[in-house]
Amino acid sequence: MKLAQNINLAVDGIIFGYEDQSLFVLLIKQKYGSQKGKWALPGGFVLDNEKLIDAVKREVREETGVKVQYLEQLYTFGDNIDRDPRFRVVSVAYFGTVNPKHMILNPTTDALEAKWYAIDTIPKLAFDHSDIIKVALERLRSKLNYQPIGFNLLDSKFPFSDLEQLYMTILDQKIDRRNFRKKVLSLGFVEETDEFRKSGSGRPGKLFRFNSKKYKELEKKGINLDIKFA
Amino acid sequence: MKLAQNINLAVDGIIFGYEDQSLFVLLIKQKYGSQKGKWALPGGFVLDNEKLIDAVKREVREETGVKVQYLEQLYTFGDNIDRDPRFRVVSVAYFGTVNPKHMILNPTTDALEAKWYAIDTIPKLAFDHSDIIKVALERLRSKLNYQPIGFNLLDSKFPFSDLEQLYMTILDQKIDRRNFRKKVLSLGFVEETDEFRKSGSGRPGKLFRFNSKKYKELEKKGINLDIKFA
DNA sequence: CTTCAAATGCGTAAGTTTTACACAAATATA
DNA sequence: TATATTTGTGTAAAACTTACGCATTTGAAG
Repeated sequence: MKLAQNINLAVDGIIFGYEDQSLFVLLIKQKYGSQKGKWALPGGFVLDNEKLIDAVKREVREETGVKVQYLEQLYTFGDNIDRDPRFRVVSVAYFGTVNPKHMILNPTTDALEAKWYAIDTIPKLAFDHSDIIKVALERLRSKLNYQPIGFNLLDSKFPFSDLEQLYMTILDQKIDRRNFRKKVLSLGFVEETDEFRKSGSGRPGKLFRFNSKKYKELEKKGINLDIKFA
Repeated sequence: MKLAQNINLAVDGIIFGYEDQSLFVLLIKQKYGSQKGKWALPGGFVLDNEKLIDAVKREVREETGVKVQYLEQLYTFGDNIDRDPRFRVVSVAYFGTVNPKHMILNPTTDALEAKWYAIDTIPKLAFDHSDIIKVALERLRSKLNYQPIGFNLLDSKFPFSDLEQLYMTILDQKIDRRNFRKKVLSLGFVEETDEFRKSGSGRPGKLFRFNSKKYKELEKKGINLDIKFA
């Protein structure tokens, strides 16, 4: 049974990736619909018996081949009433992160093509997707300061300089290397391994690892991160 | 035109009020539906051409008589697939604040009765509304620390002790009166008036006022509040 | 093999913010 | 006039942030 309500529920996924000191967003070229051929966020309509987050996972998987690691609800965009001329669409946006290394893009179903776009090279997108990305980027930036959300974007073992570069890139600001290391290590959930960086010039740095179990313990105790830098 | 999608879109409003050192939530007793007679959050289905936030304002107004001041999107609850046995309901929850003083409750349409419940006396609610309130309360608490969200709950002019009590009540912790005043005044958007508290014992305190224009200026400059206390 | 540039690891002093508390001033009431 | 209550202001200690200096380890160049 259905009310006489002419609204369709969709989901969109804003999936961030990081590589070579740049932040990327996963986009698809639309195969069907009123905005055929335009680039857009992966997403689509929710199935009747499907949880919202599962709908996002499914759509991203179908349209890009990417299996998302971290995913959380961002915002529900429902006021763009003319988004589709045929009916109103309300879309629940989720934002997520993925380590794009070795992640093979494999567009199917509704997508002609899938591609990682560096955030400063994103073309004009379909619907209100440019605005949605802006909101997602703000959320990513603010979350970086109080949740260990950046680690999903790196390899599981990483030199400290990578983590530092990630923060500088996403926050778009300089960070003092030495103070950053001190601060992050003092938080207690980033631990050193006995491995070292293999390639590159200069003294090879130790590799570190994010200990999520430790983090959850600390989180439970109510310890706050407050990772801020100058 | 409508897809073959059996999902109905609703909104819920979590409206907080503060009075006499207690935090309240606005609830209604349901008149119709599968959970008739149970207490619930005000809310209802979205009209086809209605913005989500307007739907919340309308439903809260209709069901309780309350005209909400501050309102922002909280979260979209869509996984409780069995909420209504007749069809699936996805609900976009908004949380808001209101100064309940002189606010007359006037339930109509879907509500038998409307009432402010102190948050520690809330009965078992319909649907997943108890969970929704929990999420809203968390958001209110965390927002209090970095946005001037508490002022909507007070009169426009207030003694400092009221603001301090509000923070202590909502955050459920002791705050040092002197450090709190210093910190808040240093932020620069709470200004003193030349009026004084009228009643009560002890030395009458100056009344203060939230200057939202000043706050917006400071916000634009990127100044952060970080109102934390011991 | 020595020198150099680049990246890393560690430390410390100065500056800023937070925390903990003490006491004087203004009012109502007894 | 004395007392309880609430308000207004200050200040020292502790904690945290910021700004750097310098020695160490590596690969590459001479």
